[in-house]
Amino acid sequence: MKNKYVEIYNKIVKDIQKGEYSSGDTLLSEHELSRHFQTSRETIRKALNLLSQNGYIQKVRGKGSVVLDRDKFEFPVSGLTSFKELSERLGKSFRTHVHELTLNKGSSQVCTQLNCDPASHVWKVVRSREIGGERIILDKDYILQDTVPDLTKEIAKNSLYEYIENELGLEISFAKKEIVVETVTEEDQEFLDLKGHQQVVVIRSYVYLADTTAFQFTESRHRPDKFQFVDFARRTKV
Amino acid sequence: MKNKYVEIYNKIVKDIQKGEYSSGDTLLSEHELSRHFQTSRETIRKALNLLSQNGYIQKVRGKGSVVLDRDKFEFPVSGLTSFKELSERLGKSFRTHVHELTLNKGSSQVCTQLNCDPASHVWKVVRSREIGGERIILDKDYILQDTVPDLTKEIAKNSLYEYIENELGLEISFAKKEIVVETVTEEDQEFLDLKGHQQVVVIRSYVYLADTTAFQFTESRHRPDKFQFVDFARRTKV
DNA sequence: GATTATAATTTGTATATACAAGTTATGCAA
DNA sequence: TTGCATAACTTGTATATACAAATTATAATC
Repeated sequence: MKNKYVEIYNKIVKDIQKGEYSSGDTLLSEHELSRHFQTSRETIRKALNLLSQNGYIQKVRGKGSVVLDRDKFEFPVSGLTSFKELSERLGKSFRTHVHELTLNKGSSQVCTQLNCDPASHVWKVVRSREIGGERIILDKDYILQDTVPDLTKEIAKNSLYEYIENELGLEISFAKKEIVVETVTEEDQEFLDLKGHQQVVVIRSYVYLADTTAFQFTESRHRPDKFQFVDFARRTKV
Repeated sequence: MKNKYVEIYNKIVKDIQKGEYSSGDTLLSEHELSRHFQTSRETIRKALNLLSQNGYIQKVRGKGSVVLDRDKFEFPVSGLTSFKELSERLGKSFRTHVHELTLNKGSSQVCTQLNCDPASHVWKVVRSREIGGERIILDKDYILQDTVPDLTKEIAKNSLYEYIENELGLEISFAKKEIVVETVTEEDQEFLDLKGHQQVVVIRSYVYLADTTAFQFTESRHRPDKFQFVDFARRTKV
């Protein structure tokens, strides 16, 4: 409703997802689109750049904006999508178990991660994710109380991101993620259905707000046979 | 030498890497930068957007372009001394063993991946990577002969990408990657020092040229204890 | 019919202007 | 000093123009 180019981007994304283009088709030209949307060419170009960054199209000079085959890779674990969004798209039954919800004085370890004062208070949330009857993901969240004053079990059971963005109105901007494989801990064995697996895939994320403050550190531990990470990456100009 | 905004981007990247800014500092304002580089504000904005996309800065309206702590991103967690060791070893003792370099009629399997004619010819390259005396990565590459006519063992021993981009002048544009964990194969056991590991981390990549043709499919199989994936992700506008 | 040259089309770059929206600094008044 | 309104500054959006570079369509030529 706000930005023209974001609206145009969403409109074209919707068209692509509805299957109005086959992969290899070209969109209307920038001039045609600017006429169609009653706007300037630069505004259209901003929308098309968003499409390009997110892997929907590839712009080819002299030719046009070619629609890419994105269906093959429609498991958007990359980016910053949360568990709830993910499982909704996967369309399976999911449940969240909240094992711990405490407010502690930030341990030195967590505070070095978040770059915060060791005296400040930090929420600790431990949740397991059950998909298709199996508990396969263990999420451990550490959140600064400065930015998120109140947390309830109810919120933790639904979506933290939804609460933070919609209720608190905070703008999550970017995250740094690390993926490694580690041997299982006692905690993993307690809260997950490991089916004999000795190792888990660990995704550690540092989440930042738009004002560059780090407010959340998350450790997401996945059973390896149920883990998948999909990424679309453009080659950076040199 | 070509594009102003790319040049300005590279210049600022170099300044940041030289440590001329501490994290939290702001760059000069867009107006000041445009004066400094003798160019328009829009050109500066293109350079700053590149910096933002690649995790160097965070733009805050009304405030400025805040320099992010990118060093921290490279080594995010305490236990990552091994990664440092790893990258140090990368410079010193890094060897590549070429186990197979053949030109075959594309199997149906590979050609569905690359979306090519089953009659076309496909290079198959199998290489293991030895770091610090241990063979820990097994790379299997499938490359269309249409785009890469000739390949030698010498090229495979050095860098395929370097040859493709610099020698052949092809522009690699984007890739789709998938990361999963799988049980080891006989091939893994033959070419890798698995040290008893039963599983490997598999990165499957589909690499595309600027004209949207898929020309390469790669399967990179890593010993789990030596695997690390680091990612910077911005939250996509909705 | 095939080849070549030309024109038209399409995206890329650079510049310029105007205003909106958010942050910070300033200065005035209580 | 404190508080508040104001001004100054900074990034975001939208629009416009001109030209460059790459592709495609068209027409001319052999």
